[in-house]
Amino acid sequence: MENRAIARLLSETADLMEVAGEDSFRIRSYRNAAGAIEGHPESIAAIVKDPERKVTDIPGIGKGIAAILAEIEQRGSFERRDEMLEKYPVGALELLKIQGLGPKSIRLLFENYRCATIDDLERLCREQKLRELPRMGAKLEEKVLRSIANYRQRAGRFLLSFAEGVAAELTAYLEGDGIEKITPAGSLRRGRETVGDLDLLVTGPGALNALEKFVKHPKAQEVLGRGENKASVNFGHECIQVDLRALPAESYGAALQYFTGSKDHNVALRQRALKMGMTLSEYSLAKIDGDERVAGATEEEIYAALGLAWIPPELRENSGEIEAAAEGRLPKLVERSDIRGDLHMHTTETDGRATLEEMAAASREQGYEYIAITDHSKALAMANGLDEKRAVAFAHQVRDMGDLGIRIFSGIECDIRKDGEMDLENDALAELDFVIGSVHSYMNLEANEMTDRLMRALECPHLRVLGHPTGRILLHRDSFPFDFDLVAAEAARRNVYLEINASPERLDLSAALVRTAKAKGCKFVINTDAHHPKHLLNMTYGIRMARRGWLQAADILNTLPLAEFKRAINAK
DNA sequence: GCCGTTTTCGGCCCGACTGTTTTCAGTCG
Repeated sequence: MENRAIARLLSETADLMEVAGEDSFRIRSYRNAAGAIEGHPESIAAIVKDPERKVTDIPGIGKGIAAILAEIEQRGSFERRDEMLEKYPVGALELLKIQGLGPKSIRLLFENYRCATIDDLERLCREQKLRELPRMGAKLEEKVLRSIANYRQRAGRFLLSFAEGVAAELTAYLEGDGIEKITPAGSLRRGRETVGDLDLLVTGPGALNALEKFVKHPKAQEVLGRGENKASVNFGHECIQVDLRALPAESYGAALQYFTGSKDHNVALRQRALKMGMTLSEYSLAKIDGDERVAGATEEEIYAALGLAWIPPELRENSGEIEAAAEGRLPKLVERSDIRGDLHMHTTETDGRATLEEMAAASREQGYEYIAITDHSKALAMANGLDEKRAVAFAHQVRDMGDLGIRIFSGIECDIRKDGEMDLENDALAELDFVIGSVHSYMNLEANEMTDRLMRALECPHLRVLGHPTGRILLHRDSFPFDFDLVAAEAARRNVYLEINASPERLDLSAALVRTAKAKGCKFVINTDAHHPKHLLNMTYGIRMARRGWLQAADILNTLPLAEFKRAINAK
């Protein structure tokens, strides 16, 4: 079993234990173990099987979890999990995703009404049954109904990172005999932060066989359709719909263009083709009179035949890219190779999972010239945030490190308090090289209060970056409301960079806000907010957002060579 | 359930809001 699957068994069991009202520390141990397993570089199953190795050598895994892992390895589950599933329905796990309901309420609802699904819950709210239970009332019923609507609207979409993982898994599975190309199309290729379903295109003499192999994948839960050139399945326990299309080589470019979209981009492109006496379809670009094929094998030749430069998929939203391509003024979008440093990461000093040295070493492996270590400030007590004294001491520790082959700046992710004050005194902040300010609490303020709060924060003379500026958590929590235009303009005026947080759950800022902010004169920094060395790889997702926001290397602070970077952060 | 260790069991997780109460449990960050 894969590490991720094992971790999921543990964390789901932890969820159910919470509903059952078990000891919270024990539950936390399960969650910690799940995190340790998911982040572990080697296969846990392999370690469990190897008599020479001890799984308890991994921090967070002791005798109890080790026994559980052995049991999972043997039979795919473990006793406590079975026990929990006997007591509570699997639906309880889904109910936990409804905001406003926690484990206690779910247990109460189950014990009183056998409420086990979202549909049950909705019916109970409509029948005003919640208010009959202790500490529940009309307002909660309303809130839950709103949350359900919210949840349903979002259900069925998946994080970009997840979809990319599925695409990679299927590509590896299908590659081989007679397969020339496999490419994901759709919103995944355009780099949207969430995707609905996955479109994979395949070409080569073995493409039709690939369809056969595809529907027989062990994780194909259900075959939704199986035609001559296309098959659809619900894949994995998340049931993401995946369509695989087999294409002849001469149509590959046309199909890739067509299935990459967006719909609006395609409509505009087809209109343009018509004006030029051509018709564009998923099979080819052809002359209207006489059916003569003009292009189809590659996207480049299609765009060229339409008098356009090739348009990067991230820009294909019909928001000016076709005009820009026609006039030869498409931006040269930022690329991963332009990035020279990562300026937001955590260590074991607060809630990171790796030490300063480990993060530095992993960053050097990314090919970076410099990084900033930015642990939390004291308001995040839960994360063991730094107070002034610890922050300054840690900064000295960072600076006094020997040569690790990478320049390390001492920083902090300082909490922006409810009133817009920084969580740490200016004297302490002045000792640090790189101060990020982020909002982590009181996200439900009125828009004007939140705007005032951020404007106030921008006044801090030491602030370099506004971290994850809108606070959104994809598929879970909307951005908090505030006057973005005003804040962006002020950030530009005060030379404060806006962060594009590359964590796949955040991807904050969105592409639209990046464009808005750039128009206001803002500059940006793309950071991973890594809490583990492997999170450093998330940089690519931030790049995707920046590209969707039309950014070039010159718009982004951490593309600068070290000397220029130093000048830039000292310029304030 | 893990960890550290004054090696045998105690500490681990804090603050504030919300809606429901009439003093606080549950949820969330």
